[in-house]
Formats: sequence, C-alpha cells, structure tokens
Amino acid sequence: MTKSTTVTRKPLSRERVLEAAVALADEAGLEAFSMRALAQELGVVPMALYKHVANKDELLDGMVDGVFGEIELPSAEVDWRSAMRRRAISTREALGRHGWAIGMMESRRPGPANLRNHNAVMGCLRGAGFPFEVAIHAYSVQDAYIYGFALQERDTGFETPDSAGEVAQRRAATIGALEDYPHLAEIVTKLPESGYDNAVEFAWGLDLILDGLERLRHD
Amino acid sequence: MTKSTTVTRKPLSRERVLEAAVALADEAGLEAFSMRALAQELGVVPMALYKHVANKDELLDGMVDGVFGEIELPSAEVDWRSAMRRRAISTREALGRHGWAIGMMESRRPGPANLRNHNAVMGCLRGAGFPFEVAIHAYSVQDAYIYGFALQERDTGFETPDSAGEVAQRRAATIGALEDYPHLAEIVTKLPESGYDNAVEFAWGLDLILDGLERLRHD
DNA sequence: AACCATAGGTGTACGGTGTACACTTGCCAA
DNA sequence: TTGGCAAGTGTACACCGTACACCTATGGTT
Repeated sequence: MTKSTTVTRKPLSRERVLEAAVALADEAGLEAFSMRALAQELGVVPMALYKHVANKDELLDGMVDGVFGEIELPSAEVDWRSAMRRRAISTREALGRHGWAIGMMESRRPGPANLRNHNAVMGCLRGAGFPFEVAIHAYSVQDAYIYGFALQERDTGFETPDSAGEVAQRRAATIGALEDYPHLAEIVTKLPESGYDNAVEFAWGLDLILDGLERLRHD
Repeated sequence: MTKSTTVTRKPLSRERVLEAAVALADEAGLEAFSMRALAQELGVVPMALYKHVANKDELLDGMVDGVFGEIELPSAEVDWRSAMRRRAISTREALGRHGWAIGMMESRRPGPANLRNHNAVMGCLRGAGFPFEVAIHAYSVQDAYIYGFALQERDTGFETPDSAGEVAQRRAATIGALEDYPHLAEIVTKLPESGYDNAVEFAWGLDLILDGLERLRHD
C-alpha cells in the first residue's frame, strides 16, 4: 500500500511523451514548451524524459512527424487537381492545429510520415503526366504557398471573420501616423466589413496556382 | 594615458547595436545569437546593451525592420507586373542574406520600413486597377509564396546549383529505405543532373502567380 | 571655477533553460 | 535467491535574459 502511488502512474513511453509534447506545444506555444514543463505535465522529473527521447531536438523531430501524420495523403481515386487541393487544405488545417510546427516542417530530419507524404505528392504529380522538371516546379510552388500562407495566417492572426476587424483596429492603433500610409488605412477600414475569411483566402490563391498548373499541363 | 582604452572605444548607439546584431545573426544563426554574445562582439558587458534597446524582443523588432529596409519598393515607373516581380525578387534576396528573419517578418511589431513596404505594395496593386478585395487576394498569394519559398530554400538548403547534388545525396543517406519511396528516389537521382537553381525555381513559381493575376485583371 | 544632473557602462544576482552523470528502484529470467 | 537491466531520480553545470544598484565621465548652469 505504501507504493500505491507508483502503481497508479502509468509508465512513460515514447508515444506518451510525444503525445503530451504535442498537446503542450499546442496549448502553451513553442516558447513556453520546455523539457521541464513537459516533465511536470507528465508528473515526472525532467531527466526521466531522456530515457525515451535522445534530446529536445530529436523530440521536436518526432513531434513534427506527428503533424505530417495528420495530413491527408493525395488520393489516387480522383483527378490530380482535386487530390492536390484536398491535401493542401488538409495541410493548412494541420498547421492551424499545431502552429508551433509551421517553421519546422522541412527543417528537421524527416521521419516516416514526412517521407510518405512527399513521396505521395510527387507520385500524384508524376502520375498526372507532369514531366519530372515540371513536377518539381509544381511541387515547389504549392508547398511554398501552403507554408507561407500558414505562416502569415499565424502571424497576422485574423483568426475568424469577425475578429479580423478587431485585429485590424489594434494594428491601426500601433501604427499611429496612419495618414502617411493611405493604402494601409484602406485595409484597416475596408477589411473588417469585407467578411475576410482565412479559409476562403487560402482557397483563392490555391486555385489560382492550380489553374496555372493545369493550363501548363495541357501545354 | 591611463584611459587610452576608454578613448579608443567608440561609444555605443542604437544604430551600432542593431548593425552588429544583424551581422552576428547573419553569421552565427539565430540560436547562437544571444545578448551576451552580441555584447562580447561589441567589446562591452551584456547589460550595456540595455541602455540602447529595451530588451531582446525589441532588438529583434529593430533587426527585422532593418531587413525590410533592404527590400526594394515597387517602382511606379514600370507596369505593375514588373514592379511586383522586382520587389519579390528583392525580398527573396534580402531573406537569403538574413535567413534568421524568415519566420519573423510579419510576426513582430511593424517598424517604419515595414509600413512603407506594405503601403507601397498595396498602392502598386490598387494603382494597377485591382479592386480592393482582389488586391488583398493578390497581395496574400504573392507574400505567402515569397515567404514560403524563402523558408523552404533555407531549410532544404540547395544553396548553389552544384551543391544541390551533394545535398540530395546526403538526404538520401539519411532516408535509408529509398526503395519504399520511388518518387523520392527519382528526385535524388534526377535533381542533381537537372541543374537545379533556386533563383530560377523562384522565378518560375512567381511568374505562374503573376500570370494568373494578370489574366484576372483583364477579367 | 565649482557643481551636479544625467547618460552610458559595470558587477552582481536570480530564475529559467537543456542535459551530463551518478544514483536508486522495481521487475523478470536464470 | 540472485543478478542484470530498464525506468525514474537528484545533483550539478554552463548558458540564457535581465532587474537592480553602482560607478564614472561629460557638459550645462550657477
């Protein structure tokens, strides 16, 4: 009975650590995410984590691959354009859930989910008939757009259509001499009443790019 | 004579601090960039910096605005497409010189160079005849692409056409079971001999986007 | 000429970080 | 019973940003 506390605590594992790490980063943000905070969350001493992950860097690798795992692979059942569109939207959604991952998706040692994802996307484009060099180009534009959009979305933070106005106002307040920047002033005044929506905005640019690629595929 | 050392040392100033900070971040990277290292670089005790900047965060704000200051504003002398093309290329170049800034361009309190830049870009689009909502879309796609491309460029690191092969090989080595990912294998083998060049790659996607926007402007 | 306020640089200290290294503990095979 | 091993602990170190009190030189006022 003296050891009942030991009995109640489920033992750690790499999976449990990764899961808790992602959850902590999601809700606390990357700068508040520390080994010590994660250990506390798991009811354990910091050094206990190092029995399941090599170090913080390798832990982050695993977390990022977890995010890749949440991204829908391009379906082979539909035309290439629909498949790419769906996986792009799925990627944006995953990055929305895990904002801390945005700058890290391609900067760390790739895990299995990452490889599967990249292989499937490239396979979709090649299967659609894009020659190798064009497929590389097509991949590059799409991913640059997706990651860049996610970055801006996180940083400018028009989270919902209704909050866009509020953000714009706050932004305007920090600027001060708005009369010197007439086109910024226009944004501040007109954007709130335009029903701005990040999902719509994302789809607009995505379709522009996909249209361009489709046109190019026909030559 | 006893104070000759004091005489030789030029006094600090916000400008000197910012300049040294950017230089240090450029060559040492963001994770090695610390107030203490910066102070040492300036031959001064860490706390001396705090007489010229409020804290590290505000210092980073200033550094980022410095990067904005290096970006060419869209010219009013040429057609909108050329103007936007030039400023996009100029932005990529500035981010190439200051890779540490890539994730921070839109996430910090905007400085004067930032405001001037955004105002000028929006002014260029509106002046070209894009209706307000379309101008917002056009701005959004372009910036997402530019920032996203810079991010991938930094992270995948095909620095020069000749080093692309080397990077691909190294990447391949870390993957291991390449036979499971046939389309990644194709990239590893074909990319090196395709003369891959980041500047060319960037221009390809940029032109695809600008073409799409131009077509849209005519309706 | 005497003063002293102020700006700029210093020294010390505190609470945070990642993690190396030596230790205990609990379990399971022999 | 023993002995080895995996999992968790405790202590310690070097680094980080920065609060706070202190010194010192300079330049304007009297």
